[in-house]
Amino acid sequence: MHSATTIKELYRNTDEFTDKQITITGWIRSNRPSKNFGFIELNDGSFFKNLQIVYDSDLENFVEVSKLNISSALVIEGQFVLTPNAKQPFEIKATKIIIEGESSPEYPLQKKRHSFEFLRTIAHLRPRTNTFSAVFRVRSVAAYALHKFFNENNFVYVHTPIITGSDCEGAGEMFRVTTLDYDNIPRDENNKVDFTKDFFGKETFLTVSGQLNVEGFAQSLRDVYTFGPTFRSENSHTSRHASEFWMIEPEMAFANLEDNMRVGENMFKFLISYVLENCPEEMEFFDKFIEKGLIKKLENIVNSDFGCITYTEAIDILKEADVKFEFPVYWGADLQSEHERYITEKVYKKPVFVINYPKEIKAFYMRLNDDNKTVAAMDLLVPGIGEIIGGSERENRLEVLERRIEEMDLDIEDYEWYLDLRRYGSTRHAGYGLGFERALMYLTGISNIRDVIPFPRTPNSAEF
RNA sequence: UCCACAGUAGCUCAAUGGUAGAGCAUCCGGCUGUUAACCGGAGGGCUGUAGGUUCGAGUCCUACCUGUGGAGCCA
Repeated sequence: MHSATTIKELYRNTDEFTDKQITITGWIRSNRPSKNFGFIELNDGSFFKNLQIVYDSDLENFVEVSKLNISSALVIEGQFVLTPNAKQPFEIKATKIIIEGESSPEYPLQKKRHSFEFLRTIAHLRPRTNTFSAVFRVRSVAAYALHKFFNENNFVYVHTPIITGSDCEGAGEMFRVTTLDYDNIPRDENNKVDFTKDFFGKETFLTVSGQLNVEGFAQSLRDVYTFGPTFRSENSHTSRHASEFWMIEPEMAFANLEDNMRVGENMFKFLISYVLENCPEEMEFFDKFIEKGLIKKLENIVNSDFGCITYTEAIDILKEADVKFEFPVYWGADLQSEHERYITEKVYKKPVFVINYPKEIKAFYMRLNDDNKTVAAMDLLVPGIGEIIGGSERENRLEVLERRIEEMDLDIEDYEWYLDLRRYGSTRHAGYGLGFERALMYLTGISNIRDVIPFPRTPNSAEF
């Protein structure tokens, strides 16, 4: 990809390069000049850590180099030498420094800690900081880890549509997709907007979930998953909601709720192990500066079993809890954030599945249990974040599903294709959705979802 | 949408109702091994916006704007 040596290679295969003449490319993170020599901290994007460059007045452009601002781009030739008695393990004694691109004194990032809030206002520059370069490398590695997990377990990756004609996916407010001219909206005889004149000839939206689509593929390819962007237009103002986020949704034929939980737990543990193993420098940084004890926390997760309780048991625990909750606890009530937090943070202190919720508070497609009161749903709650996985065994009995659609006051005509899946050799099947950013928050200790997405979209904010 | 908190120099923050300040950054100078280098000097402000109270408002009051945290919704 490049002819230059990368800093990652220097750190990983140090011996190979000792005392060799090499070429390095990268950006200045810090420049400390004095009269006849100076030091540059260089980062080349290949690795979390920097490389120290020593330069002196033998360079023909010494004066220019000593005045370079942070973030200037350089090509450096020099000798790679070990420095066992210094703070850094090795450095480059520069013999030639070519200035590829100058920066300027107005460069807004300083050699000090900035608030995440300020960095969000310069989202195009924040990947140049330690924290965000680490976050986004981990994001990439985590995405790969998830693909690897599913691939190794013979799941087929399905690309479900981003634009959907179904306004009843049932998982929240949707963004409209249209090419209608707002200044001249076509109307029908009842003065309603005439969507037959719109691009697709009907109302269309951005997807809130690929689940219903991917269920169709599970009945052919058996174990499948989606991994793509998801859009919700709720006016949410919290540290764990974004209008555009990524979601992983596995769906498995011939699987029940038990299988579903097992896959969810294995996937989550694999993800953690893979990131710990492949991003040690980044994780060490997070452990030191973002969340003390992070690595220990994650290692504990990998080495222990997730908790599992039924909704009914959870209600009993909450009723007996010696804590004043703002919202009342009774069977049939949805679990509030404070309740979920109590269970996962105070009682279990680790991830815990809550299963078998009352059917009234869950989606129509979840399989009705034999008690006729609860559905085979599962939420995985984790400390600090709350719900990170939501899933269920799906209702695969045609009559029951039809009845549930009616009970929930949904229009059965919208679901004919979905009902077809139950008409032609339907199997028991189950799946879930993992919020990718929420998983990243848990992995990195970053407490705001806006800081694990490259260019976050939230209500009133779609900059860059 | 509701509740709470906050907006002062490029950044992070001070300032009892009484002359708006520091550290970092920037610029200039010094420095032969620095490590968020160090030392000396300089420039930098309509205190979020609009009203009001007061002899006097960064500070008190009202409204609005923006941001952050929390709730709801969920991943």
